[in-house]
Amino acid sequence: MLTPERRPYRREAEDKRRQALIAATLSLVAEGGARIATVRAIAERAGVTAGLIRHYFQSKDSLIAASYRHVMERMTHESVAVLKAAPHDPQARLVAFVAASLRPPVVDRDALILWASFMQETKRDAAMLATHASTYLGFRDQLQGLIAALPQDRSAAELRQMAIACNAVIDGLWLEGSALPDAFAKGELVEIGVTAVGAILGLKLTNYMLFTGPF
Amino acid sequence: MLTPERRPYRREAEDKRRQALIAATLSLVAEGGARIATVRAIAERAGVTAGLIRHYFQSKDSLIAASYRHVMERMTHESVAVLKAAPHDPQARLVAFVAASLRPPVVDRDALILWASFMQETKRDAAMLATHASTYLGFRDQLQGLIAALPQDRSAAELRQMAIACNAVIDGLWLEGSALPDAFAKGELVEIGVTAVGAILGLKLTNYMLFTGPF
DNA sequence: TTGCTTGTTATTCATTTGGATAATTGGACA
DNA sequence: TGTCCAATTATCCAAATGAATAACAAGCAA
Repeated sequence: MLTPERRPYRREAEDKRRQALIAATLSLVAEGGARIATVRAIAERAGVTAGLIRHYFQSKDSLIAASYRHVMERMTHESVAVLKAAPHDPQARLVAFVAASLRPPVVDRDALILWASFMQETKRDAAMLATHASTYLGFRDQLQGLIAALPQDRSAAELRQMAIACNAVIDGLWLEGSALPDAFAKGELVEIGVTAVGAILGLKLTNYMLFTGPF
Repeated sequence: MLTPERRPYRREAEDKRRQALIAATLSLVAEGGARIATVRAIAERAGVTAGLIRHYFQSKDSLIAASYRHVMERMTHESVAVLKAAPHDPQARLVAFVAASLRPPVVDRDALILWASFMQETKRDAAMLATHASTYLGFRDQLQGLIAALPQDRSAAELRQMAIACNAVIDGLWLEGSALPDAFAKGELVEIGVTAVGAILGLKLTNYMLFTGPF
């Protein structure tokens, strides 16, 4: 009689395990939508057994919500981080920000699937809706700050409208570029985005395209 | 001994039943995302029993795909239909088109949830991805046609870029307005959208705002 | 009125799902 | 090296899910 062998395992730090579970969740959702992200599939991809999920998260929904927060932070971080290395010239900073938002890894089919999958959950989960709202408004405020720094005199109302419009261009291009990656040439989204933002603001930003950063 | 009473029913035309099932599906998905749209919930909302779904659709996935096609057709139809009643002046037609895309029922939280829910499924279902691509490109072509009709001389490449940019503005504003209805004043999206599209095209479209249509 | 077709309901089934609980063992610490 | 806490696995469970099949009856046709 063979004794049934128990699966060997390693103990890990709490933070490491949480990150692994979140990463597994995001990987699965990006791969096939929320429906394939079952507790068992997540556990398997994270290299643990299903029961462990409830050791680190109150429920599956709690893990999902944590994953959403994680991905939204990652996305905005990518666009904002570029400002640290950006020059001080306001136009160049704006161009760098727009460009960073319109190329990988921000523009990415998997990122869109993640976004869509979580957006759908905002109907059931008020906390996830709040996460969405604060992420969106935070990004728009960032953009409005860049616009306000331009050498122009704008009223508060004008600033708000321009920020909304520029944000919309970025969001729309992000959406379409992520959903249909093959429909656009490399760098095309950045060029169109910078040009359009410039037109909305009444500036010729294309001169600053060299601050666009790497592809 | 009480004979178990069988639920009474009416026979309906095939088309009517299919429409009812699709409507029930959309209503559920919009209400709480794809996860609450189970065969039993759909059947209940449509006023039939679960088994009937498979009498009209090969599988649940087939019903989902049909529902997606239905909602996408409905959304683009709304924007395009306005052109039939629109004047012949190219600028006015463009404004009417943009405005129709940026107010209810196109801008609508439920519509966004539907869109997001189905977008996520495009990862598993190639047919649904194709539905998305043809809808997006169809809408953009429509827009490009309106831009080409303007009294300007544009190269094909310019036309393409402008159509992409204008489409992005519309998509972005639709997205944000649908996701956070309370973040924008009534008519604000239309005003911002028309202004931004005008800026991108180098036109002053705000004079044509009276062709914006009703709210 | 009487069949008959088939739209519709009822029942059943095998899986899957999220969660609860019990059993085990890794590894830090003495 | 031995002890012991808790991280982890293993097992179980009730509910839900999509689908298949059987039974029934609505309503048209003759």
